[in-house]
This record gives sequence, structure tokens and C-alpha cells, in this order.
Amino acid sequence: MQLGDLEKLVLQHLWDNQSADAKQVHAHFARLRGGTLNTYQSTLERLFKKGLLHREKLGHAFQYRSAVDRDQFIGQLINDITDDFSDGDKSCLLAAFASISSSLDVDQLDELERLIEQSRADSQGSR
Amino acid sequence: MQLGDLEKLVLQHLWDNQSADAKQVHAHFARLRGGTLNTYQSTLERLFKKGLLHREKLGHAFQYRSAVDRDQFIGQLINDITDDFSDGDKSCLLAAFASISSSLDVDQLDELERLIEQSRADSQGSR
DNA sequence: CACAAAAACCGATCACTCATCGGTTTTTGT
DNA sequence: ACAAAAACCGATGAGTGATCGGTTTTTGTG
Repeated sequence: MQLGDLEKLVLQHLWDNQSADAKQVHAHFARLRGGTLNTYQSTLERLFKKGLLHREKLGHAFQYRSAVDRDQFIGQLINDITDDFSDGDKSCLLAAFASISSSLDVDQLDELERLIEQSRADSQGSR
Repeated sequence: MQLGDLEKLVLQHLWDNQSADAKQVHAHFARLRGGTLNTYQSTLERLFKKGLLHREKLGHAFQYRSAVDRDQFIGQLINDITDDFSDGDKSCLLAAFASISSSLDVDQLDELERLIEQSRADSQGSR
């Protein structure tokens, strides 16, 4: 999934705020980076067409909200990358992790280990 | 770092094979996906300009080889993604791993845990 | 040294995507 | 019915990757 800079900003905004219409998004970003209302309308539309946003008419304006879980989406992006460079298995993800983990502190390593135990328990239960 | 499809293929080839010149790369990929020698020359050049390849004249042709460690590079790409959606800390990376780890099997979880212990030991030593 | 072959280099084109916005149509509340 | 608001449409411009033809440079060899 290829996302432009503005698309990322807007998607993130929709993760942080339950929902918003074009006007609100415009109001939020106009100060920081300019752009007309139309620009944000188009961006929301593009994200919608990519399936990353839901929308619903409330009153007279579309109310947009994220259609994807943030953590899952980022996980998906990471999987896409490792798939691009895959040798078939997930070894390349693990190797990449080895490289990343060196930038994590002890607390984060603890947290990660907790998450792994969680996964382990889940996969146990699904047998 | 933005990479096109052919660039990824070629970079991967250079990871799998110590080094190669344009002719060899062309020979390797021509059957699978066509393209002229020039196409591969341009692609190698682009990767070179991006700093992902080294090159050296051996005889009369440039001999290209990877300038980046595969695991580190993939780790970098993953960091780029999480930075894009960062709330400042690494929590979003951890969350993403939570999502990914559910697709790993028990052996891979073991391996991941081993890598974590490794990191833990390393950060211990660097105090 | 001259020459032919090989490779590098240059530049152009095409396709695709994102950002941007003006103008038109549709919707809707009063 | 009308005015305002919003959606919708279409165009433009920038950036990047893939592709390749043609020209220049390099180099091994006779």
C-alpha cells in the first residue's frame, strides 16, 4: 500500500480522533501546512477508495473514520516489506527484528516478551 | 527509501550473489521478465546513486555489490514505517509486532525470544 | 597505434501516483 | 424556492521508476 505524506497525516489524525469530516480535517491541518478544503477532501476520498477509511453521511457532510486497525495496518506494512525481500519464510523478518531490537530499551524488551507470551498462549488455544 | 519493483529484485540478487555486472544481471533476469541490458544498467545506476550499491571497475565493466547489510536495511525500512506513524516513542513498533507475532509459529516465537535475550545481553554489556 | 567491441553515459518517453485546486453539480436546511 | 455547504469532476504539475535508443568513452588486441 503506497501512501503519500498527506495521506499518512490524515490517516493518523483519524486514528487519534474517532471521526471527522473534511472541514474539520482542513481546520486541523490548515495552520500547520496550508492547503484548501478541496485538498483534504481529495485526500480523504483517496484514502476511502483505498479502503482505509469508512464514511457515512451525518447531516450533510461525510463523516470519515478509520476502517483499519492501526496496529494491524502497521503490521501489514511491515509484512509487505519483508515479503518483498522474502526468501519464502519469515526468517527475514526475524533477522530484521534482530537489527531493530538493538534500539529498544530494557522496558521495551520486557513488553515485547510479554507480547510474545500472549501470542504463544493464543496459538496454543487455537489448536 | 522508495524502491521500485525492479530495484528490489536487483538488490536482492546482489544480496544473494556477492557481486555482478550489468551484463550478468541482465542475463539472470532477461528470461524471467525481459528488458534490455540498458534497463538493468539504469537500475543498477539508480541503486548506486541511492547508496545501496558499491561499484568498482574490474576489467572494463563495473562490478556491483551491495553496500548495505540486508538485515539492517530491512530493519531500517521497518523503522521508517513506524516513524511515519510514530507517537514519538517506539510503542507503535511494539504494537505492530504484536500484530505480526500472531502469524508466527512456535519455532519462530522461540527464535524471536532468543533474539530478545541476545539484545538484552548486549544492552547489559554496553552499560 | 588503430580499430572494433563492449560498456558507460545521456537524454527522452511513458506510466503511475500524489498534491493541489478551480469550477460545477447536488444536497439540504430554513 | 433559495442560498449555503458539500460532493464531485477534471485538470495540472511534480516526482519517480521502467524502459530503451543513440552517442561517447574505454579497453583489449592485432
